[in-house]
Amino acid sequence: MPDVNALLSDYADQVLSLVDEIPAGKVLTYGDVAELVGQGGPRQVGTVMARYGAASTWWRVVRADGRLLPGSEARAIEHYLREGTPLREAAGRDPRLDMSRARWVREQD
DNA sequence: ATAATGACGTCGG
DNA sequence: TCCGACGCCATTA
Repeated sequence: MPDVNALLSDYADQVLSLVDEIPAGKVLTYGDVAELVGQGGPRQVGTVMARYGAASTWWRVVRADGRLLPGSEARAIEHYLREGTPLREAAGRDPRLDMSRARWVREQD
């Protein structure tokens, strides 16, 4: 297999670059990434992450409702706890991200 | 050319 | 809060 990066489309490349800039402890929604990249939509970003996201800081790209990535909740939580990403924990229910606080806003940060 | 498919998002009920 | 219905949009089938 040749270098994966060499095969990435410009779009995927832009998405991954941006994801790489998200600071620890913060996150961006699929929609945010799409807007910042200025092309495509949330679903397109999702497609890129599904296909090339494994090697990136995938846990920093989340759904707008703060739900954790289905199938990788455990791994995600480990990272969130480790980098201090704000979570909303309710008794008995699976934790969600506290979006209002966890969302990365380029301006202020 | 047409339909189904997603790591999505928003809006009622 | 939980859920279903729709809208969205590039890619696949």
